[in-house]
Amino acid sequence: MEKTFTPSDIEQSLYKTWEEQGYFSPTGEGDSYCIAIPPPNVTGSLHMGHAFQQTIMDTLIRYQRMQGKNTLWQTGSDHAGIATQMVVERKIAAEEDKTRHDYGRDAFIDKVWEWKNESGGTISKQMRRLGNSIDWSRERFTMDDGMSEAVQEVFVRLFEDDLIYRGKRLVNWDPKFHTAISDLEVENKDKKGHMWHLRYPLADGAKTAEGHNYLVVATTRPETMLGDTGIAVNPNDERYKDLIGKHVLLPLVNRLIPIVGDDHADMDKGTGCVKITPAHDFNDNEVGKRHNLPLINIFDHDAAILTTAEIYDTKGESSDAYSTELPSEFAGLDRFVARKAIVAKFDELGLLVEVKEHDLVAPYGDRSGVIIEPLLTDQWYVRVNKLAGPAVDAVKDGQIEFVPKQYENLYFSWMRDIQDWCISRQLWWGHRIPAWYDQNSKVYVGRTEEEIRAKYDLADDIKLSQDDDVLDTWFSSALWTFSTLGWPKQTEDLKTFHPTDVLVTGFDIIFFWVARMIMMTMHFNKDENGKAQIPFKKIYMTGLIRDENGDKMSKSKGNVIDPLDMIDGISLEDLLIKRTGNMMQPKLAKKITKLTKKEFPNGIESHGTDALRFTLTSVATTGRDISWDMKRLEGYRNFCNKLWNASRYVLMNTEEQDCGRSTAGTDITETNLELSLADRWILGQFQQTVKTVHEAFDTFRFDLASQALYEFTWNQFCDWYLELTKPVLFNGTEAQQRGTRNTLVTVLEALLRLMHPIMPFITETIWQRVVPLSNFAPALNEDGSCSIMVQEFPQFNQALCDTQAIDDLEWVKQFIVAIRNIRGEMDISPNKPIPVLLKNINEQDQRRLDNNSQFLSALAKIESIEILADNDNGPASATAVIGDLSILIPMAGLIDKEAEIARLNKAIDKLTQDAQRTRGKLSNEKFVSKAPEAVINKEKAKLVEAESTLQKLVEQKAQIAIL
RNA sequence: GCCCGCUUAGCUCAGUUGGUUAGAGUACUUGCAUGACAUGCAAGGUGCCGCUGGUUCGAGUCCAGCAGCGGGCACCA
Repeated sequence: MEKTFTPSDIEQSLYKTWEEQGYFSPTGEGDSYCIAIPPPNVTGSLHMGHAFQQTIMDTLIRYQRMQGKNTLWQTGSDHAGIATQMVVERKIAAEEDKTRHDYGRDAFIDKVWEWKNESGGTISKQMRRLGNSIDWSRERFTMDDGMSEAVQEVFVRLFEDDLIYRGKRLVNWDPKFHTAISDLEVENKDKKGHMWHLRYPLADGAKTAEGHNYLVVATTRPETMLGDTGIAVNPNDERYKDLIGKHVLLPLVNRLIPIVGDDHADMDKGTGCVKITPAHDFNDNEVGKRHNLPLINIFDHDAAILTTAEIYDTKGESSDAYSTELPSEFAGLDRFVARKAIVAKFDELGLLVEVKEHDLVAPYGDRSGVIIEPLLTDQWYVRVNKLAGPAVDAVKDGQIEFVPKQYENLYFSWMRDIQDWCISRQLWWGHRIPAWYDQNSKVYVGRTEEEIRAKYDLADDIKLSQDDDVLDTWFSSALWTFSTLGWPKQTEDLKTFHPTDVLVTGFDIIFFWVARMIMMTMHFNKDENGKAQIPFKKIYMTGLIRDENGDKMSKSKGNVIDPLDMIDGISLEDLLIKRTGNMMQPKLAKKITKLTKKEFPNGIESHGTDALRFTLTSVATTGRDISWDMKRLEGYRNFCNKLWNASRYVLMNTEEQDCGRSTAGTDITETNLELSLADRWILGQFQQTVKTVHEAFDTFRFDLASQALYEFTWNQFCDWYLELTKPVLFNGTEAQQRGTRNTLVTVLEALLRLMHPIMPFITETIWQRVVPLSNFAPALNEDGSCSIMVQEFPQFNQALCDTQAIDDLEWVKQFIVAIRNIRGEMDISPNKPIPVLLKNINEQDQRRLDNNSQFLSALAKIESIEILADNDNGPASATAVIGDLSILIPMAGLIDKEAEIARLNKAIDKLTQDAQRTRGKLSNEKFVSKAPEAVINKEKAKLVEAESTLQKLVEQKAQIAIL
């Protein structure tokens, strides 16, 4: 073995072997355990969040596989309607100077598939690098035939159940992408803007209470006035209530529109008069419905002013309530250009009262970044409130459990006032809506045109045309857990693996995906008793990985980190190219370059997959935010190296040596193998670690599992146990050496299995060398090969916890630490052997001393140990106290008097304070009468101990002081 | 405006049902080529546990209020 662990030497070939051996596939034996991956977007590449979640999923899967479960990690990607269409549109624009319309729908879709087949594999390559034990043969894509069939089936059935409907309603229209988007895809952002006060003349000589012949409305969107069909005032507003039922003459279009009384108008806001534009504002739309006001659409799909308006009644039918005429001077103007022009016109007519600075909230498309326009269009909707009930109950009654639990609140609060879900998208890339129209726009929903013709008995000469729109990508993602398993066919896989066991995901998609998945799954999947089946039993919500400054990682900020760069390393130059190349906003490049140079002046070093995974599990706490810390990664790379070198030591001392390995049929007997105290101690400590790791995995506390593994490996196995084996291996008897060698390989072999779910590569590599030396009988392949990943996970065994060995060894450690401590503080070289005198030795100490003098001498570098007679205070010495025992190191020539007095003073001060505090507690009558006895006894014992030690130290100090 | 979360060592974070002297990594100080490892070894210092009050024999932990930070929802003519 090399002196330093080099991950790149082993990772990729190991993964290839595992994959070829078929270890990732379900075994078909044992209870099932299934995780469906949140499908990454096909246009994307892995970021730290993916690496984080996938490490957790793989750790769970590997753990359960080793526990004997029939494990399936179902993977795939989603087709990401808008994102993918954009990528391909940009590509053909750049390469061929063409638009998708130049291609036409079918040819464009072919082009998208072509792109997907070329570039869609990026993520799966990255996932392999993370070591994910995924059954690749079952990889799915939301646009695959099977998945499309499921989507179509769901749509048709929901329609038949009256849970899907089509309607002309206001939607969030993205004028850049020319499609509707759902509420969830709208981001409301604060913005500085203006408030315009406009004067609308009253009709028929009406006057306000103040005697004006006009009303003033306040608006942030003056351009929409072309679509106004009413003015709302509060019915209790003394200023205007008498005008209710009267009309104003809308300027520029000379439209007579009514003044209505509605609580929506707030007397304290603006002027108290609200212009009502039902076709261009969600609130106005509600007001319009209440007062039966017509809807006048004035925008085209680019959000530019139409030449002639479209007028509808509140049922969405065409209406001739008003003239469709619009002022020609604004026709074709973009909404923001139109705004200026209309304000200017009002000004010109003397109807602009004032303009105020105003802070407002504007809706932006989360992908396009442009302001969303409420627009009246025909769209398909899911009646979500009917589906939400069972989905809420499933969480309420504990069938589905959120981990950590607090996320339930977020889920409930969203489900409580859930809006109907607009599922149609005006895109080409996606699942086409299975609805057809005849020449009279009558709609038919079915799986195919043939099915519809048969079902509705339509003559061949009736022309049907399919709806042009596609479904929201999340519509297909909502079916993910069951559609990937073969639904609507009732497959064996579906029976075996559904409901899945756990969903691992970020809390940011709890509404987009998690809630919708629960609703859809429960509606379409019933168990044999007809009870709704849930998609997963647990939802483990991970935190969000942020950069070192706590900022969210995003492309535009240029602070994203590719997990592969953590694994392989990257130079500063390449990192800069990666971050600033191919940017949507090149002007940010300078800032990003500066930031990157500051954060990674020397690029990123290589750390290996295992170190990355260990880091990720270590930060998997219950918190919501995780600030990425390169120092942590570095620390865990060192940890891998530590494990590597500890293993080197074990192998150097065991390979080609007699390790007391039991051969078939022969048990280890005490005659050929003798375990030292250290051996028995480490076996017990290891069992405790096994227990902790099980508990941690079972409760999703991956940080605690990592911590336990780290602590055991470094602080117990390496720092103490390996050191304690040296005296035995170098000077012990045959049987002692055999016993220690046996323990070395036993513990290391099992430790590797215990760590394997988190660190798959390094553990497999070392394990292959260690297992032939150990007693462990691995499950073998036909060709005699084997892999750690399909071996049994270590189980806690109480019988191996030798409590006396643990107590005794703790004493040995204290003894050694006490002497090292004096060495350290007194500047005595660790190389210099020193004589030690013992005072006040009791029987137990004597026994421990007799049994372990080899350990003590070796680890504390002791020259000699002499026991003082009861009445002998010994020479002037530096002192440490363990229980009754005083350990003396004669000062002669080694130790400075003042230094030792100072050291003793420090210890005495501390002990005095402790004793004082404890004495205080015990003299508090309330404490003594109310605290549990165990606590009181503990305090008493503590006081006795402190006083005894204190007394010894004080005596010692006095003795030195008189020198 | 409503709801949720966070605040612990210089930094990043643990801290179970309240119970010894609040921990880890990292950083820092000192010493060390000792036979697995300098990506190392040994020793060491490091804390108004955000603030205020309450409950309790006892509070980092439970309760209330406040402050700061973050998130979600709603409103915004």
